[in-house]
Amino acid sequence: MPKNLVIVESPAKAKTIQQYLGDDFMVESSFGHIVDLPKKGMGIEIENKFKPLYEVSADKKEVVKKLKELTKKAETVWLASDEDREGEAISWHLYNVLDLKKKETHRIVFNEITKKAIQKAVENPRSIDENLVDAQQARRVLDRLVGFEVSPILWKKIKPGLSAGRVQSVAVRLIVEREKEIQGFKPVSSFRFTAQFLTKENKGLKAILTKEFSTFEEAKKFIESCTNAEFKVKDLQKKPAKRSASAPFTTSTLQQEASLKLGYPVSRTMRVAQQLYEAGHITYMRTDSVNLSQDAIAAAEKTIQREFGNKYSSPRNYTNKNKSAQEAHEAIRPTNFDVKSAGGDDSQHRLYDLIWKRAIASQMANADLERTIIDIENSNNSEIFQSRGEIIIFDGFLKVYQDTITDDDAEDDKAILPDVSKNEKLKADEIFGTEKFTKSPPRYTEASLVKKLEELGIGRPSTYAPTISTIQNREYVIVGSLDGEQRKLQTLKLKKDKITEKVETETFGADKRKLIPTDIGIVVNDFLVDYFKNILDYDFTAKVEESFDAIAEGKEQWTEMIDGFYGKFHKNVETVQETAERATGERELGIDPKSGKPVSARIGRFGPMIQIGNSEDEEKPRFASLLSTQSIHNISLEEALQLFDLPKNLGLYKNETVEINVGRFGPYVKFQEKFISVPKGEDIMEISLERAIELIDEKMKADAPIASYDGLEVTKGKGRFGPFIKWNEMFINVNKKYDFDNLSNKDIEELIQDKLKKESEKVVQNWESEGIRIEKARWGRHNLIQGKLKIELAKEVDVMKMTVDVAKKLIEAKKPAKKAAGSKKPVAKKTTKKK
DNA sequence: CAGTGAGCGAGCTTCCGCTTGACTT
Repeated sequence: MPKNLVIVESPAKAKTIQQYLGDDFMVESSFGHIVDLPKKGMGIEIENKFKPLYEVSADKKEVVKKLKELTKKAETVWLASDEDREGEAISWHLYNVLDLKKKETHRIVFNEITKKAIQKAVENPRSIDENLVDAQQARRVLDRLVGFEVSPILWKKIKPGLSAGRVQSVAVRLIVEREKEIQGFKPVSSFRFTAQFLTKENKGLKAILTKEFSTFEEAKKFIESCTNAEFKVKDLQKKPAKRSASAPFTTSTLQQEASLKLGYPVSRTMRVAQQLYEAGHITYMRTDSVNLSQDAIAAAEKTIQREFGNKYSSPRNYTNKNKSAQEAHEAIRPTNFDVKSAGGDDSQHRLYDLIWKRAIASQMANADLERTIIDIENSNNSEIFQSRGEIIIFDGFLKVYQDTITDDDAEDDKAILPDVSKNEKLKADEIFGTEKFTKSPPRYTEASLVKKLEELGIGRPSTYAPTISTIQNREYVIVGSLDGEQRKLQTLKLKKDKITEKVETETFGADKRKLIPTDIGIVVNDFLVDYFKNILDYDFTAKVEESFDAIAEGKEQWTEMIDGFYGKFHKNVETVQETAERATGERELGIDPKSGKPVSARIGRFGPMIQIGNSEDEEKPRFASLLSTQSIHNISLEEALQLFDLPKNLGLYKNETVEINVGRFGPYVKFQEKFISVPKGEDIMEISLERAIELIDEKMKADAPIASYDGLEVTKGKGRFGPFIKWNEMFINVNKKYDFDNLSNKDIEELIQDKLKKESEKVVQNWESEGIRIEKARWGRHNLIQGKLKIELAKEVDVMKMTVDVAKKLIEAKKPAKKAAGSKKPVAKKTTKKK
């Protein structure tokens, strides 16, 4: 047993460091935070100077147990969690929970994982920085207070189960306000002209008129004046220019570029990056630093010199513009620059390629360019056509990596221009003018929202992806696409001295995979902005971060800082609780022609809905839910009334009724006690009997057994976790190794036998005659199973010592209780599971 | 698991940050 125990946060990191430190050291991991506030309840003694009631997190009990045993045996413990606020707190919690007080304990830090850096860290141990720990406590307590005092207000005033928080609520606000900007945007049109010239060598030269006209009349006057005009080069300017590479990736820039270049949602980027990290291909993927280690810079230099030659190499380090960065890690880069391609699948390959190129490019020379501007005048008016071009004289870093251009106008500047000389006469082949409308600001994508949050200093690299998921799981926003609308454009063309006017149409407002707020998102946001302005302020995080910094520097007490915030905040919470009206986003749609009663749309306990009549009426009001494609602010009276036609009887198929309706899981067709989901995007009001029968037949075909095994049917399907076959009530995942569309009998046998083997390995106790068994479950727990009944056993239960009588009692105790609960109320929605 | 919506009241939901890995339909 080595004398030294080193504890870091990540197991992959532990593995690497173990190699650098050798046999005298044992390197273990804490898997992040081991201690937190309790999951349920506030967990803060507010009256007692906000004392946090920490406890070891449920999923870290095992880790703590293991670390405790190891610390007992070690002589010296080295706490090597990350060098930032959270990392310092992790060390502090380890110190307390592992009871290291009496042991020799050192705190060490390093922000790059190289042999040199680690040895240096070991030579320069320090003690735990209590001020930094206090800053973390303030951060944690503030977030808990805000989240757990504001969320319940939303449950009461809007809808149960909603949430608010320092980060998520601002993220939603950005999206809602952008959407309002877009909805309120009034496009202004102007007329812009382009001309296609021919040089004396008959080469094409495209140019844009520097002036725009605001009316069609002015535009027309201009093009008329161009008839028979003579054009010539008025001015020709050539200027050298430079372009330099971007810094290597941080979490946020990786998410943006992977979104733009590869089309990955942020969750996918992070999942794939994690895989590359665990395989040892890249450095840590949750970082806000653009820094590269000296070793990495030297290695990149070597690779670049060998691959591209000396003149392409330009070693450098980058500095972070982001004030809130904590820089506990390096930038994201390949661990070995000589490995040009890595990864276990295509997704990983493509992401690795991006990371390799970006990191390599960051160490390459600037590109040298020549920018050319050609001004063209004409004999008939004073307007100037201008042509801009750019040629690359030395490509430098552009050889491997180009930032994605998001501004579509920038394209024109890239053209390579033909040679012309000053005063050269040009022939205007065609002059074309078109009406152009100003564009509203763009909707956020997942990645551009992360970029914005980072700019505002809100959230951390480890939370960007989870935050994006949270606001979607809460159904505040969706990632959606819009078709757009048509509009007319006036155009003018001058060719061969003839002017033609034409009206063209263009599509505008179309959008793909953008963040769009839902009715609930809008109502919740407006409520929060009304009543909790302070917390919803875009600068709130920045302001509290200043206080956290003051605490970290020992200039302020954390409890005093929280006290200063909480007084006002809590009073406001109470006032809002007592005085705020219920927020429903209600909108009157009109009068129901059948009953003469008013029809309105609003948010109800189960989401957006339509109501006909009032609750004071003698007759009870009628209700219907909105479809997921509809929204309160634009549903028409007609569409609203249609919803009351459901459930709709479509007719008969095989002498049985076919019904269409909407349930908890969306629209469905019901036939023979079977529920068949209607594919997304289909308008259920338009579904005919024929279409329903199509869906039924498809479903029957998909559900038809593909084989039988041991006398029982085998069926197949695709679920949340990919393709599976089902046999004997068991779901068996079919991995990529198999051709799912053409499974042979042998494949099926193999899959079932493998599954049976795995299942039997899980069983730790089996009373076959009683039909009761105990199986291993996740997080080191066990399940007691009888038929379809499954009881999760507490972790403390020693399953090997359990008798069949105890098991029976547990089952008896569970059975009636479950039934009663089940009949009273449907089980809470479980579809929004976080992980 | 394929509604519901009043009002009563039980008992539930909820935050942000640090980290994986066994598991689900």
